[in-house]
Amino acid sequence: MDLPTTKDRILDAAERLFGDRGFADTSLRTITAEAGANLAAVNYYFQSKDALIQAVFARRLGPLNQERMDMLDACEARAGDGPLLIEDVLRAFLEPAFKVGHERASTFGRLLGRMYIDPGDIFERIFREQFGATKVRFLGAFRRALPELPPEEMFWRMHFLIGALAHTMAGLHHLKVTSEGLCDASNPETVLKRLIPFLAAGFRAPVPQGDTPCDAN
Amino acid sequence: MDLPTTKDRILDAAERLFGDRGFADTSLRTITAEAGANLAAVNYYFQSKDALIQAVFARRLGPLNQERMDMLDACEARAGDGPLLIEDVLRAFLEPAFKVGHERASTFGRLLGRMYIDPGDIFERIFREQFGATKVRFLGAFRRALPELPPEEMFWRMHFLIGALAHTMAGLHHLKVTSEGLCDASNPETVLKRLIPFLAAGFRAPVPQGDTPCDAN
DNA sequence: AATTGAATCATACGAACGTTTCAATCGAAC
DNA sequence: GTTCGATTGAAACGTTCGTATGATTCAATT
Repeated sequence: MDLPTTKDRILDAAERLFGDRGFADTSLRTITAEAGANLAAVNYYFQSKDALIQAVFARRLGPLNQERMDMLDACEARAGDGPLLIEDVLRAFLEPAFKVGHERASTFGRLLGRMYIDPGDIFERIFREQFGATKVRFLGAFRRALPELPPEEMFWRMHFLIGALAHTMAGLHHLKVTSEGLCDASNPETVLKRLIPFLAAGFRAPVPQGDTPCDAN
Repeated sequence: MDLPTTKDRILDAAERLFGDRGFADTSLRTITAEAGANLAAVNYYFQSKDALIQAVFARRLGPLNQERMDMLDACEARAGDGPLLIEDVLRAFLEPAFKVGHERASTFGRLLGRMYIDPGDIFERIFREQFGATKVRFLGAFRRALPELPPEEMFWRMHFLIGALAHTMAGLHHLKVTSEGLCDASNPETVLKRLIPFLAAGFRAPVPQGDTPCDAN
């Protein structure tokens, strides 16, 4: 077995530290110290800190979205000409994310969650490049699973889905503290078993129209 | 009418800039420049940057959680000894958040969303101090609205709720771009009309047990 | 008119940052 | 054994950061 290269050690350390402390609060000196590399190695292998951030994401996001596509392919092949089950589409979207999060001891999960919140052109570009095709593909699948849902409502519900996913991945520690240890997310399947039915029910909810369903004034 | 004081102008500028760029990427010099104040004013009125961050949150979170409690009081008074409607509890939790977000042109909304993601002891303390009582109170209300839900499942679903809320508030711009302008969130009621039914259906979903509902292997 | 205390100001300090430079080191090819 | 490109190393660059200091302004009070 080969020892991991300096480049990989830097990527590993950056992934972990970025997830723990955020991007602005993680210095290249901290990263290289943890990686056992020289400070200049970052600018040697990558060109800048921004490029390092992009590389950290690109390493995981490519395979992750590929696995999502593969699972969706299998779903659609199984469905044939029949309808698509919303639970299957949700699982194709969620399971790869939680699996990569779990393999990496959830460090990359926090990173993913952070990307949706953090500002800056860097993340908007990462988002477009890495998620563009995935978004189009899953939008079609969701439409096929719930054809009666108006397009606008579909966007809203996908937005809620992203939120639940990002916060669940980023804040599993929060949950363990809040529930006083009752909720344990050490196994990805445990999370999916609860998240998928919750979201599926939300997606199947009747479309709200006209006035508000409840007002507390 | 009085002009806003220097202290308030600093809080306003900090709120906006923290929401736009994050905490680490916003310097005190940028804040004081936007506020039309001197750099030293921050350390004069507040003691440090961390204390300024806390002050920014404290100014909004107190009234926000108070309004949540008030709305929940009204819900429970209306319900009497009868059951509590999950939609009412959700609205009491969500509406004040979206209203303060909307009044502030959604700048504080992004801030709130960011707080759940950003690391650091500062936010954990803010979270405990500001949301402790609210959490306990709403946990009870959710239990009363859905008494058949096991405690562990309830924690999970509240976790998903927080995620959908935080990401919806923080990423309304994302949604507008992704939906190509189809989804507009300029009115808080528009968001609530879609978020509450989605979440209510998720909370009412049957409790998952045993094996997984769907596997794509 | 003199005094006081809060508020604002220009300025400087030390530390940490991303980045750059250039010499030292290493392994493989000739 | 020498050469050469790839990699690593130590040190410094200029910048920006949060914070601290001491002078100055100014309205209210004596």
